[in-house]
Amino acid sequence: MDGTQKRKGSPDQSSSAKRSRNENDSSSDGGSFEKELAAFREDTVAYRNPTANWPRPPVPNLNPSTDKIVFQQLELDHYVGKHLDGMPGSKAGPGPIIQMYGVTMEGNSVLCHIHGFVPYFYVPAPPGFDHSHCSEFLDGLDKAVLSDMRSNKDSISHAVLAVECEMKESIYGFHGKRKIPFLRITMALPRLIAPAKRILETGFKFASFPERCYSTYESNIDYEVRFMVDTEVVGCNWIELPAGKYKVRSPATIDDSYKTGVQPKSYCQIEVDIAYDEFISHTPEGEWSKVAPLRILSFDIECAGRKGVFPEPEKDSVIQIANMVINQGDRDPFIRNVFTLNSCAPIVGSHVLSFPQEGNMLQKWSEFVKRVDPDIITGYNIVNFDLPYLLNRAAALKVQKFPFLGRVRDEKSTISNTTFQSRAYGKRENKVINIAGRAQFDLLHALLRDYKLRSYTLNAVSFHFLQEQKEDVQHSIITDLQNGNDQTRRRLAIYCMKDAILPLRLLEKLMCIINYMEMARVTGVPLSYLLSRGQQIKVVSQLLRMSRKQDLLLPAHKAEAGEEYAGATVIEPSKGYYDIPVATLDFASLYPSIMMAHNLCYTSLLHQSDLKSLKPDEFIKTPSGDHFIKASIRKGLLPEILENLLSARKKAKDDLKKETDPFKKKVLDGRQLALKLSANSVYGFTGAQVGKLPCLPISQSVTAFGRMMIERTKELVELKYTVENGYKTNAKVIYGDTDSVMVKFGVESVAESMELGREAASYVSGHFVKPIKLEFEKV
DNA sequence: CCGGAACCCTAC
DNA sequence: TTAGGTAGGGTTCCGG
Repeated sequence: MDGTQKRKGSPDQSSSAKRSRNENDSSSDGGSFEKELAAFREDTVAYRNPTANWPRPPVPNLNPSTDKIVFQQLELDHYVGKHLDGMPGSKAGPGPIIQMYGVTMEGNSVLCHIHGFVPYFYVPAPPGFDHSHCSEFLDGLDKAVLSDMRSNKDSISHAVLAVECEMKESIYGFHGKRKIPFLRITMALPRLIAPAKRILETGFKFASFPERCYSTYESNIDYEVRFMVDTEVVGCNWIELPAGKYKVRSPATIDDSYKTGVQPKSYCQIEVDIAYDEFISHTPEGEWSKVAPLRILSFDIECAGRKGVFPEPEKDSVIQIANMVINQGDRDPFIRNVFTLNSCAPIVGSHVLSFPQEGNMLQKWSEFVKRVDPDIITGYNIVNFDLPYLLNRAAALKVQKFPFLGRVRDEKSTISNTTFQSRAYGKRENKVINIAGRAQFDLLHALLRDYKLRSYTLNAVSFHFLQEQKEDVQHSIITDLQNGNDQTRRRLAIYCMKDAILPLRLLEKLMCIINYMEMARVTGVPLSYLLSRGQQIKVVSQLLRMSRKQDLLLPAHKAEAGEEYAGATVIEPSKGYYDIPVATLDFASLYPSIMMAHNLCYTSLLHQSDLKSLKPDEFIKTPSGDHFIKASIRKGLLPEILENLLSARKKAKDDLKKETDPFKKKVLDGRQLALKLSANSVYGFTGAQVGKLPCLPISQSVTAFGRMMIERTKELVELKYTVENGYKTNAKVIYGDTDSVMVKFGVESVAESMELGREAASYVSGHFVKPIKLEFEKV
């Protein structure tokens, strides 16, 4: 009997678990969670042999020439800059560029090395090199590399685009640890350069890079061209590696992890190589919108702190680590255990692992993580507390084998600090821990981003969302409980396990994984970016997807503080108490629809000099005085991105109405929400103060159109609904903000007001370009 | 007592 | 190898 293959708990098990949760066990007595755990007694396999569930399902036999591999992508890692596989002298040009981690439908872990083109690489500058040599060097290098490439018939020919000189710490041993001048050489495929030149002719401002640009560390270059490959924008899609196109590396096991010279880089069950243009990324629709059986590990640690002092890893022991492992989509975890320092009385339905020595406990926990091989690691504040504490504690105790928690062999997990600052999220200081191939999803970070709450303690959050609270154990008595007997440590263990399960409950209740995965799929970024990075990367990724379809290059723009521009109009409110109905009319998705209606985009923006060569009916002038070419001549990327997003949203909403399965309903709702959010953030991106690719003509045109439209709406309504035109009273717009107007029609009944509101909405819509639409919202 | 700057919060 | 926007109300502090 194999417990690992079982996705759903047995009917008894899940129904009894449900029952115990529904008994409204607000658990101040500290015993209710024990009852809940006891409900798992029937899970006899796990109970008799608690480690049987740890490994992933075995890999089916694989014949690379006849079998395809299909997996859902989750995480990405870049070779470039880290591994320097493209260094001249080894092999500049084609090579592995990206590591893609994922999970198959059978629940096997996959690492796929994507081979492509190294977009830039570094070489030490020749002695006496200065900027006057750049051009000369470029010529020589181009010829040398090209001839080298031609002699290799499998290679892809390419061109060098730029040479820059910058000071970098030497990567070559013989230079020692000091900064020396390096040349950074940027390359691109010729097929990408040709279409980019074509854009230049129609006035695409940002594509107007010189054929070659070079600079030194003394002078800045105007344009730096960088290209990104498709593989970076797959965002949790299902990836298909067709039969005969990939190569399998021999499987590795944890036990040979310390051998050297073993080919596979990781502990993944399937490790393969494929070229960047030979795999298929399936658009997440229909069959391809399913979610792989991801393994999610939630854990929590307890430390023996001293009185009145926050625990310090150099001094204070880790005394317990509780773990819950669940398959995405299941109701209950299939692994429930707790690692304890010193003995602990048994806990029904759970696996207690006791260790007399702390170092040994940490070592075994590290092995547990590798055996279970989770795809996602979650918990509450794990990134800033639990993980760093464990790593620092293990270092203090000199547990050498501990910090290897990732999937890549011999890659040590380390802690670094980052600050993330944005207007939207404020300033956040975070720690970063590298765990290769596993997505860290810290629930605290997700809540900070998505919800505005008075308190973010696990207790407050659990009560708010689950009407459930933590076990009642005060911080101050943790050390006393640890120093008591196996019964007091048992009480602590129950507390610790509850803190490990609560994040999983919240994850399910708030549909975090589903919603975040949908967002990742819609925008094309890896799951972890959604918590670690801002809004811009999502728009960049969508732009990359779209521009690749049109063979356009996205330029790399240096982020600098830009100018401000005028925003929306707020109609001065007519203050007062209204005892008659007031109708509210709203523009649906105002800013996205303005961009679509008027074809506002980087690729459609015209310069003064372009206007002479165009007929007056081929372009428009926006209220802010900027010019854009019409969609009939050249359709912009942004309008197309927005159309895709909004039509996909409409489809998701239609499917949502038809769907009856509650799980699929959740997925679809998450999807339509993600699509709406993405559409709304495109405008903000073009006006970003410190932006990746700001374009004020677009953003100020959008707001200018918006201001014009709200004024015009007020005017139209107040001119049409008058006594002269046979209405009871003159209508009055009493308030409005950005995309809405509130109209007092002067009628007494709600029904009449609604009727007039609907009529006015469609009347006003008729005065604007499609797809701009004014809707009656409410009375 | 007033105005301005800095800051925070919210609407859209 | 980073970081969505503007409008507008309110509070606090400081200087004149």
